[in-house]
Amino acid sequence: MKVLVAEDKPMMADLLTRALRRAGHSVLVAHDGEEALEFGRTGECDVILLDLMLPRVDGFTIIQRLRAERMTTPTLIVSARDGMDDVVRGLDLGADDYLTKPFALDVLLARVRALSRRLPVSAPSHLAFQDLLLDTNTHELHRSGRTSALTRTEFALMEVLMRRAGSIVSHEALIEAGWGFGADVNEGTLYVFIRMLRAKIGDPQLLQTARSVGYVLRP
Amino acid sequence: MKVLVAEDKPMMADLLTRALRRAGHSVLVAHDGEEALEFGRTGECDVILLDLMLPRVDGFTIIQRLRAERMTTPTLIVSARDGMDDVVRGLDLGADDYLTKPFALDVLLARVRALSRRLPVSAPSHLAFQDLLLDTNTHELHRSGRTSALTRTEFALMEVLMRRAGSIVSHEALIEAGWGFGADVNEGTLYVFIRMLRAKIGDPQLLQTARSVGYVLRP
DNA sequence: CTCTACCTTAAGAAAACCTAAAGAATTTGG
DNA sequence: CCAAATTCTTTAGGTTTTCTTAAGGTAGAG
Repeated sequence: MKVLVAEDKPMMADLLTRALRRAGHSVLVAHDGEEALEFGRTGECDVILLDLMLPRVDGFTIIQRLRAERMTTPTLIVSARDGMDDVVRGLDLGADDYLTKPFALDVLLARVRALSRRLPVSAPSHLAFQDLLLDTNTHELHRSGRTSALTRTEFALMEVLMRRAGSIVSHEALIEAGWGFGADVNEGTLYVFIRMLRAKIGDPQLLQTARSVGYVLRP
Repeated sequence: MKVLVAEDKPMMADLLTRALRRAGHSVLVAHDGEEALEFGRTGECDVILLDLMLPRVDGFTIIQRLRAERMTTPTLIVSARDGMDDVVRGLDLGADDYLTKPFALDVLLARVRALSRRLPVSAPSHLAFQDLLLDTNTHELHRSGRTSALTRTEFALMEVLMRRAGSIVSHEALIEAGWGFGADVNEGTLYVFIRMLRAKIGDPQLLQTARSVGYVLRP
């Protein structure tokens, strides 16, 4: 497997290179955006690891150009945790996945492996709505710089709400998502979870109640 | 996300269950083929993890039967590396993906995630009449730029009126739509709701009275 | 003209929802 | 295996929205 690492900071680039080599990949390093674009265009790499802040040509431009040129090489954004807006933009431009620093090396390797296998159904590992971003790998909810971890049930509810963002998700659908079909859940329990989600979302306006029907994510 | 694990070897089943639970899925274990078939038929699972060599009913039969019964639940075959022929046969019968033992847990999770992402996204569904537009996903009524939210009962009444727009909807039909068949509703109640609807529609001419019969949406 | 069906309004009842806090059940870490 | 921490569930009291009722008025049919 050949991996292109687009990273200008020498220490980071070195770290990534070693880890990938150890896992049996061959690695090509681009030290600035222009180099990254050049190497990416050859199409000989199986995966691209892309830092967004590169000298000369930034990461967004790189993704955009490559995708415009019909290059479909799977691309993984490597970004700082507090730059989630950038990540969203990158994914919109056609990146396939992302990873926030700091990260564990084995997580990085797993992502690279997953991307390079070109899963039968390409799976974005995130769900986005407005400035919300739900990471389905880590179960973290990001919003304008803030990050909160969701519990199992919170995540299950948030996931279905985000999948159907804009339309009402009925009580039954929520209960099915969180506890299984036809589960007998005390009504108060759902209220409590909605409350937790609202707190973690930050803006209570975003998760609205549709009285006696369900809840809906709406701007 | 609900995952059905069809696996007879207790250690393997346990391992899978833990990993899936940790990743936030709810898990149902079938210990033999007959159980797997039974659980699979309910259609309540989002993904099936299927060992091919199960007691009583083997994995091939399970896929075949489920597909014959129009169950489209995404199914992932878990198989030993040296049984690739079996895998091919399984895929031919309608399985969606496969995984060979031994495998990394995060790969398994990535595949499950990939498959489960096929959840049907609710289709946008609208009812239109003249310049009225009723959004059945959000329960909103739009008219010439204006938007008003309908309560549960208002929506139920408006829905039946729009579906039969142009023809008279009887009192009984309206009551059935709003409160259930044969419900005992004070006549004044219906008047009040019709009034609310007229107010939200904007133009009172549009929702006309069919004296001693019912109401009708008409230009 | 009169009767019946309908309209309007407003207030009270009921249902649905929110919040906080405590107890139960799990999970995690030593 | 136990203790601590986290997550989940229940409960109770308070708030808001929706629904229902009732009373007084209007309008069309006979």
